[in-house]
Amino acid sequence: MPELPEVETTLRGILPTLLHSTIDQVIVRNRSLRWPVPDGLEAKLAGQTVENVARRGKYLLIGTPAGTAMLHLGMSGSLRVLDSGIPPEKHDHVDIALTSKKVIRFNDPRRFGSLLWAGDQPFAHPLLAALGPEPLSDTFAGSTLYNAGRNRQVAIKQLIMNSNIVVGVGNIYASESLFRAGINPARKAGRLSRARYDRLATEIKRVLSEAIKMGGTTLRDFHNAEGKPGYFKIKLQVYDRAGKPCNICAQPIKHRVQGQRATYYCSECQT
DNA sequence: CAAAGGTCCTGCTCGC
DNA sequence: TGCGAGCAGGACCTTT
Repeated sequence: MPELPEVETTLRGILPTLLHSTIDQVIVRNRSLRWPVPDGLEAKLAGQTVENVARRGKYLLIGTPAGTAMLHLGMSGSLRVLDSGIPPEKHDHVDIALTSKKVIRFNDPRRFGSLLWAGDQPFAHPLLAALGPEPLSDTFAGSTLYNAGRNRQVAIKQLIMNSNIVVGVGNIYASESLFRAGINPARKAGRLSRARYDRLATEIKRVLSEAIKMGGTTLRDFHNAEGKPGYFKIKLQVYDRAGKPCNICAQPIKHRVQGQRATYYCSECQT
């Protein structure tokens, strides 16, 4: 599920409840997420006051005086803000219970998500240290992609999904931004002009911003901290639209598997 | 049985 | 032959 807009939506949903709150206790019911939840994480967070809640790429960072916890939603994870006392259901792996009698509950059926401890230098953590720029910041531009794509054989779609080059662009928004930029997803990264990279960077920023405004995209699992879906699906031009007419030229949208991921595009509009 | 929105890691291939 | 970079594929899971 969650790409940058969905993680940002989640962040905004938990922020008012979590920021400046005090953690009463953390309950881990299933430690076997993508990586095991470290032993002792509950004890480190208990009694701490949350001084900072942030997002880096698709990682959510919960900062306390004792250190920072790092949470990733993986493919099917979500966070909800609940009142205390609501019994956990299947796949509710972690609760962060607050002294305010609110609970931040992490549910993740596929368990590709993670909850890790990043100490007091979170950005030095191996999972964060090598991440590329935030796509919505000024440190990301056409030049970022152009430089990264020089002389590379890799398909442009895989380039923009590489978190070491730019964070937050997952399978849905990769297809969508390439459609908007008129670029064939299979095109080799080294064979794109600077001008087309400028356009692509612009479209990545636009599609992510628009999706955040609409609360993200819900295909099946994703919901925000209130349990409600995102509404960007109605704006998708190509993703999950195989065989349906292109909104520009009416040719059927094509589907292919690229790097083991579903890719959707219009062979007429995208070159 | 295939596929699902993420992404790290391993191991292969290619070119120097 | 040896090495590193780049790239493809496997891995982690459950649900539909």
